[in-house]
Amino acid sequence: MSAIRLLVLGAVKQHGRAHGYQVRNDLEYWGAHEWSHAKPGSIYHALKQMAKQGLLHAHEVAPSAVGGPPRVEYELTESGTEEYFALLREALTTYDQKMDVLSAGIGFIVDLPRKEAAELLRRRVRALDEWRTAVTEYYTPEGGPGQLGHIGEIMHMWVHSADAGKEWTLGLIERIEGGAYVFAGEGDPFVGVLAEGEENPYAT
Amino acid sequence: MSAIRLLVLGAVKQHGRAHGYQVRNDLEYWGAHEWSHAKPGSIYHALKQMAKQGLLHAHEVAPSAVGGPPRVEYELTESGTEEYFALLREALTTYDQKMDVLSAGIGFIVDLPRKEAAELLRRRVRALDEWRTAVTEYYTPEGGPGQLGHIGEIMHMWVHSADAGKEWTLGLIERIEGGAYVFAGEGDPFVGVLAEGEENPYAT
DNA sequence: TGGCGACTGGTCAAATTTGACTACGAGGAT
DNA sequence: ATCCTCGTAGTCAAATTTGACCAGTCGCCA
Repeated sequence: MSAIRLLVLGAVKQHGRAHGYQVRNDLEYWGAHEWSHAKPGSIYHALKQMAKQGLLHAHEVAPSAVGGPPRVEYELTESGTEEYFALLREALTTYDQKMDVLSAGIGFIVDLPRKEAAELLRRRVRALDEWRTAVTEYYTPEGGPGQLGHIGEIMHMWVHSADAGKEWTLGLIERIEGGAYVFAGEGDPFVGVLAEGEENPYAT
Repeated sequence: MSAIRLLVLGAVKQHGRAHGYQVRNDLEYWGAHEWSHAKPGSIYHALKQMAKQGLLHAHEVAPSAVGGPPRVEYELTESGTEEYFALLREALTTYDQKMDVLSAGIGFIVDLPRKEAAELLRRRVRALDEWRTAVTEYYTPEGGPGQLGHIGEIMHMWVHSADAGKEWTLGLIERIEGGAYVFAGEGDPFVGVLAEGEENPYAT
């Protein structure tokens, strides 16, 4: 899974209805251009693709209000919402060493109920443990680790990184269960999109 | 940069001359199918592409010795060797959160002189520091970090991961400078490929 | 009043990646 | 003899990603 679909669905969802450029801008606002590699082409492609798949409903082109070509507005369909939550849950649980996917997941984590969020992160911890085991077993074959030479360093790196990931995840779980942040169904949600016309303070 | 080109060049280089299936097999032997996502298609594609670019020389098809279609053997050209070292150096220095690239780099690090290897890793540490600074600055705008809500967790994760990466890198530098492993020009190199006919103990 | 650059909203071709599929021979089971 | 399956070596179409480019409009400065 690449992070783009989740990011795009999430952005559209927060707006309720958005056109490509708004999504593009939100991603930049969130700093996503730093950690995901979401280029314009990918964003527009994802929008069209998901519209074709029925995850988004494309509203007829509106004559652009501020110059430039006409624009298409998108809105989540029911199956789009399902897909969004499926991707979100997957992003938070699976360990596939894609930090950008995880980042996107964290960005939207408050769309879930607090309890579920913590539960998913605990699943993530288990996935990390499994990965760690798999790595150490793979790299510790019959003859002992001696014969590996510098190749053992690769394993060492993965283990180190899995441990760091676990530590961070446990910290987050603790904060969440300690009552931090506002989750789904707990009142005014945190809004992290740019309003129409608001300028982006982090523009390049 | 994706890891594939480096991986493929490195595999061919260690063999001296290799066909696609050998490369494919070596990558599996190294466990690369676990951390890089090097599928057959990508490998064959990379071989052809790099042959077209003059990085590899494609020897005429040899009638397969053991059944199956005829196979093409590849060999590094001079510019292929240059490219290999360029990719290798880049993989070791730049921090683009692509663990697979770094893994590949570590796998081939002993092709460099010991001194250079350490120097490149030190550059990597500097890159990590810069990334850390960039992240904290981006996420700590005028109003203080309070207004970020859960979005601050993304920053927290990146910082945590950068710190872990730095720690691991420093450890590796220490081991290298302490005399571990056999680097370029220091005698019999470590050989990590499967010989013709040797079976892969880690096959799926 | 016209030229310039920046911003807006996107398109497009080329490169890459993915995942499924093919074809061939060896070796054993039937 | 025939069938079946496995390993070998690789192809191919479809999906995705990348990076470059395009065409309007606005403000503004001279």
